[in-house]
Amino acid sequence: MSSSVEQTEASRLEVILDQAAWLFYERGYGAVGMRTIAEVVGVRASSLYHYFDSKTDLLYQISLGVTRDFIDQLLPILEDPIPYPERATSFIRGHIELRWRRRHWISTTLQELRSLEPERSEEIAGYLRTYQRTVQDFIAQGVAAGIFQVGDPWLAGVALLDMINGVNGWYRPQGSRSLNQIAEGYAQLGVYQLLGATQRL
Amino acid sequence: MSSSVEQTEASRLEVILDQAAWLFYERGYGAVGMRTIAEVVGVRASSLYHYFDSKTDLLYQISLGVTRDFIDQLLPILEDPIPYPERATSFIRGHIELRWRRRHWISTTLQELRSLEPERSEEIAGYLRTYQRTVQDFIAQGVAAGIFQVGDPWLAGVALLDMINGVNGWYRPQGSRSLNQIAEGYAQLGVYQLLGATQRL
DNA sequence: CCTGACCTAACGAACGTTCGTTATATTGCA
DNA sequence: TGCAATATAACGAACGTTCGTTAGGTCAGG
Repeated sequence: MSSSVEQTEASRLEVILDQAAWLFYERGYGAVGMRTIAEVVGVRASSLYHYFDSKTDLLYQISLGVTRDFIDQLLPILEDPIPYPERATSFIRGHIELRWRRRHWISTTLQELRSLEPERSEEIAGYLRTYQRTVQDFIAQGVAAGIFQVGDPWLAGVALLDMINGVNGWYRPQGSRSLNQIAEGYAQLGVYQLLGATQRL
Repeated sequence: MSSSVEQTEASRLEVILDQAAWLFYERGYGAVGMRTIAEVVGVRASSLYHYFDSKTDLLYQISLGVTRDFIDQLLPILEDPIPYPERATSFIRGHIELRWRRRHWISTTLQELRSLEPERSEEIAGYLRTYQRTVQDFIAQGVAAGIFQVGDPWLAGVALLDMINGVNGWYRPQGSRSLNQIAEGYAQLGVYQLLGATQRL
């Protein structure tokens, strides 16, 4: 029964979080009831309270998990000992790919921050600010090093993030461009046009 | 009694739509009940059904109103008989300002498209696509005219729109930058960096 | 035998919506 | 001009349903 046949055994808690995130992503947090989540997972609604204190607690765990993933997996790229433009393109590609792979988690988090208790909402917002500020600082460093050419690194930072954050809104797997193509196109557009990186250092 | 003292008399229907849009913007469509809307307006919930067939009908009228406003007020700018870069900067400024002024309408529309009946959802999505395609076509024309320098006008179009659409997510009136400053910064960033417009024609 | 995982049953509250009714305007016609 | 007919805008009560949540019970594995 507990034999691990082929794939990694995801804990029931992880399964619940992922299925709930999908439902929230597709129908909205307010439109998905505990009974629906339970049905998809294969248990009764009351059994979910064995894993969570409340519905907002479930939402909090989704938000916490995904914001930490972005910080842990992507910000280190900006510290790599490689030239600035390559750090930037690598970061943009990674950000777009991670964001798509976990679109149900991140979209739920961003859209439903207001549904969290103020304290928890502020905690998540803090992680998001950390992420943004690190990107802006990186751009400022690149400007100081004479690599990037932008007048306002702060503004360029939010512009770059907003630009690559928008991909999930229109990318569709069956479309004419693959996600890799989009990520590559945006990396070039972002680094060599928006940030004005010089082609050769 | 019916004297118009100072401002234009907004019809009750317009008041309901605007107040409802604010509530949806601040708390989410699913989290706002008809009783809450009614209370803010100053009537009973049942009275709202004198103006709308249903809650989704109310949402539909918000979505329809704002998408048409964007098309009618902003797309004509792209046809103005002035140089491409000036058309582009003027459009970006107008887009950012209109989007902020009607943030409660547009944000509700974009986040709650899925809550509309499929037919109406598709109608609104069509208007949004029209808007995007017009911007992309404009960029392609600018490229053909040798004014803009981008490899992929389609990609540059969504990138530009995503970039300027993101402003509402972080701009706050009490922040250090005014909306005019942001609009101006984004106009320059968008046209002369992202679209690679040449400074002098 | 204890505990983690799950169940059935139920709670009060809120949901969108419909109903019959009622003042108050507005309008059509003699 | 005056009165009947109609329209408008609102009311309070109630509909059946769904919501998040809780209490208490069952039962297998270690």
